[in-house]
Amino acid sequence: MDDKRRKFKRESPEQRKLALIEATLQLVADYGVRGATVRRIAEQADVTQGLIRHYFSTKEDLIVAAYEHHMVFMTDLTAAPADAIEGSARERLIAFVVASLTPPVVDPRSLALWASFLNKVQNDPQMKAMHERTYAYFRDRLEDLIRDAYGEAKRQASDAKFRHLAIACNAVIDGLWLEGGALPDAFAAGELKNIGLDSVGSILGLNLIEEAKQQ
Amino acid sequence: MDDKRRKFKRESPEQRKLALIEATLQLVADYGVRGATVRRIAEQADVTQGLIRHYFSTKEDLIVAAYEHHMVFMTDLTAAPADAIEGSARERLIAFVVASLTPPVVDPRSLALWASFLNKVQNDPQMKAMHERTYAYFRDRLEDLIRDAYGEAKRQASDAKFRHLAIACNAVIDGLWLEGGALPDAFAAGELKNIGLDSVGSILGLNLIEEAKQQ
DNA sequence: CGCGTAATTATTCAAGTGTATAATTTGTGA
DNA sequence: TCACAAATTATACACTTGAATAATTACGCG
Repeated sequence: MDDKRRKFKRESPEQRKLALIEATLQLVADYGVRGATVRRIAEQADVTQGLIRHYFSTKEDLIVAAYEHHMVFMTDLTAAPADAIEGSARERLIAFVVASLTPPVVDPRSLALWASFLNKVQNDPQMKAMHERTYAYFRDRLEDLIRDAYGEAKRQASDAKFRHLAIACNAVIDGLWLEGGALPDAFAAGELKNIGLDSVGSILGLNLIEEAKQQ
Repeated sequence: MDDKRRKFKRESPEQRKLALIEATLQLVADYGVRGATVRRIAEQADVTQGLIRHYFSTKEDLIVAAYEHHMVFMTDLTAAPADAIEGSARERLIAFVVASLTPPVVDPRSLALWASFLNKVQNDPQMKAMHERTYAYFRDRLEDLIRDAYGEAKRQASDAKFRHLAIACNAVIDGLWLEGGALPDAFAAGELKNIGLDSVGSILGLNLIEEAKQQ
């Protein structure tokens, strides 16, 4: 008569936590933090809702863990390509800009996550600190790349000027990232990347147009 | 024994609607769309919750009305200063950039509202259309100002180039707006405005530094 | 093989949610 | 002044929410 109890498999804590975090990120992107209810998250992760509390003592905990996971992921995605390059500072700067303006960094889901978390980031001290750390890391990295590229080109500038340039370049990148995520169909493939390199180049007075890839 | 019925005053429909919309915007900025409950909105507007349904047939209606109100407000705030200027295209372009990078356009609350509405904007067709219209209006205005400024400076460019430049300048403005709203204490007064004028000037190859105000 | 513990499911609960409807009060026009 | 429609308050309802607790099940270890 009544349905039998649900079958289940034990998973390692790491796998389960990861699955719950990924389900959370998906639902936060789609419905916002409040719309990502524990019941929906459990369903998305294919478990029952009680299990969430077994791994995270509260929904808040899960949200914070998901946010941190996402931030680390995004940081890796943009910073790693620049680090992987052996070449000149100019080439590393190009790689940084390109990575920041290419999917999956530029993506509606990525923008939606950022927007959904903003409220919590502004109010929760823990998340605020996490956010400011990430932002400072990005801008400092960009400023270092700019300094190196200037050095390479035998150009000089004051500290204030470098700060100014880093803020401006960061703004171009953020703005293009925002627009690419908000209106994904408004730009051709590679268009944002090209506009970004052009604009950052203009601001810095450096030519950042990529040379043709060698075959 | 029991408290007496609450006293109240009749207001004109326009005043009441406006009060409800403003209360809604405040709570959406603070808690997001789902956090802005009808009970809290009613409390903020100093009425009882039943009244909301008298003016808006559903919460969704109220949210849409509040979003539209906010968009019109923001549009006026940035477009009007450029229109008010009689001078050259260059001066109008400067006014547009300055208005976009000065409070109350640059403001944590303004950013919070944008972020809170993003989910609805991406999913609700009505709100999506409203958003795309506003975005296109901004970028087209900017492109026109750029065209005029180029004409004034006896410079020429292709349509594709103008589109490219408008996207880039729009991105700088959006990026600085975002950062100013997200980290209000990270920038000195007027700093964003100066960086914006510098950067837009570099991208366009025009000098946009404001001349000293006449006393 | 079977036992114990942690993982997982199932159920319960109080508080909060949007909406519907009923009950009052206000101001206005005849 | 007085009735009446609109504005406003008050109450009720069905459903969702996060959290707490109880009941089961999987699986490693002896």
